[in-house]
Amino acid sequence: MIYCFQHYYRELDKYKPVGRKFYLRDTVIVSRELLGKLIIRKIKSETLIAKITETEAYRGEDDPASHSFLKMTRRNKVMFDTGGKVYVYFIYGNYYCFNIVTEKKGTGSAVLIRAAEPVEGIEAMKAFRGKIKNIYELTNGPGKLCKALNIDKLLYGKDATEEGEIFISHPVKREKFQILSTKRIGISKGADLPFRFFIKDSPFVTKHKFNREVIIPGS
DNA sequence: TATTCGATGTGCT
DNA sequence: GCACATCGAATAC
Repeated sequence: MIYCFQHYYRELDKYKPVGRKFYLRDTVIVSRELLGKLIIRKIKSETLIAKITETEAYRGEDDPASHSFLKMTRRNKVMFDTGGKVYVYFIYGNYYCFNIVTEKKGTGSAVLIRAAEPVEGIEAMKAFRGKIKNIYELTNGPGKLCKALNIDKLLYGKDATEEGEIFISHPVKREKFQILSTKRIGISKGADLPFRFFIKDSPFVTKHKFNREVIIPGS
């Protein structure tokens, strides 16, 4: 009996939300440090888990590529909330993109989660995604990731620092990897800023020609 | 293997 | 009416 209780509590404790303070820092730093963290997505009794492998930083005020650049609108409103909130938007008539708001309230900055490595609930992810050729295509892209984790507008404004339908967890084991940086993908304004980050040699990142034009090796 | 292009719908001018 | 933080199929080589 005692063993069962210990086991029970350890499972509960396994995935620990990253706290608010983590997000209340410079967006570029948060963007880099989100690599390796876990997205925990709870759907009914199922828990889907994916390790973040690729992100992009979108700064407030001085970043013309950011949705928050011009002014607050109904769509970007949550970007101006406190760091740690979930920003989901719909793009190209087909896809959702999943972001975590950063910095203090009023800044208007966020990190786009572009790709992840499936960890748990892979069969459920496949079911949400539909036909795929191989495991590497399951979540290697912002639209694909949202489809696999069933992320849509319903999660807009949720708090990723609280254990709910979706949150970000510290990894169970600390892991060493190198971070590479390139320009951001698919934008026209602010296109030269090196604000895309990904885990070196991970097969679970987007396949893009920018991968050959790495700007900052290291870390 | 690299590049182009169509589908799709919402937000904003 | 147009731009868009995408994807995957089709095309050209």
